[in-house]
Amino acid sequence: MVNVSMPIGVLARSVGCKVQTIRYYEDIGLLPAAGRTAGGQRRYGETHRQKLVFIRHARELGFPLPAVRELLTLADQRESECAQADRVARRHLDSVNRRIAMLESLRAELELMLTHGHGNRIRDCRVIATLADHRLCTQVHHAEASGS
Amino acid sequence: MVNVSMPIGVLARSVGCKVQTIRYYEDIGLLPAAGRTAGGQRRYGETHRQKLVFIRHARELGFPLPAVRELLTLADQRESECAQADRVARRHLDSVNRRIAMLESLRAELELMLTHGHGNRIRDCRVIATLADHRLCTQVHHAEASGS
DNA sequence: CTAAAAGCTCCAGTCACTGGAGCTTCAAGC
DNA sequence: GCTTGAAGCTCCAGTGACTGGAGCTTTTAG
Repeated sequence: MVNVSMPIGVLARSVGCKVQTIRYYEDIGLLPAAGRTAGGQRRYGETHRQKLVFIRHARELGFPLPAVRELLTLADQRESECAQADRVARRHLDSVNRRIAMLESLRAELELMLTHGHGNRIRDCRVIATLADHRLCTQVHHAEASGS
Repeated sequence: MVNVSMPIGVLARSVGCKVQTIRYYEDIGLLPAAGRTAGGQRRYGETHRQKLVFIRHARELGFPLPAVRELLTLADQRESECAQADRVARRHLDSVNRRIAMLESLRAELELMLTHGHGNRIRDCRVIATLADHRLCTQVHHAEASGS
């Protein structure tokens, strides 16, 4: 077990994130402000650590911070309905599915670019030609290449 | 055919991007600076348009700007070797594959969260429980949820 | 008591744009 | 030729989710 009154660096190591990240979470009000020593340094207990684990886990699963905030609030209301947490997760699942579909069409396109016979000079290069001319695409690929 | 001397808005519409994006590409030196009217407005020709199409297409395929820059340089050197463009594309394919693999494990985790039986109160909620306790995960999911 | 490690705050930078304020130029209609 | 409204211009700030650094103070082990 980790000490009941950890400095920030120990907490950071114990959950596998950066010290700055923890301070950032406090800044934006995701993690409640820690108590301070007489000299002004933050000290954390087990409750903070559990909350941080929750946040990091949700982030690893790709939930954007607003969703994490929502889930955290829900987690604190142990008597409220589960349906809302399900909705958040389902919404995220939808976005994950959309991203997978898009990446798969990109993969197909890239594989086509790479496996197609081509000369060894740029002027005959399939990769370059495909990029220069959209009509050579077999796949539909539009919009949102990023985001969580 | 689009006019041989387009203002920036016409060019933007013709390739499907924002006016500011074109100015941004000029700022960072990705697109060569356009000629100007006496009054200081940019005017574009077909060469610019082709370059912009190339850039947008590469971006839609998820290539990060440094890679696009590299590909553009290659495209301009029509006699150089194709192998280098292939390497850029292959590197990108690898990263796409990694992202797909990761997203698929996230999907599995999210589906598990959602399909598992659970009570209708937060205290019995599988979604919340999974986030709070990493040990409930069946999937390995680490690090880089973003980036190309 | 000293010295190094770790903490603190504040600011800037990342990536690839996007939006807005406040101003100027262009082009069509009269 | 003049008006007027759309579209252009520059510059600055903001996005998301951190990350890194400067310059300082506090803690803690020896």
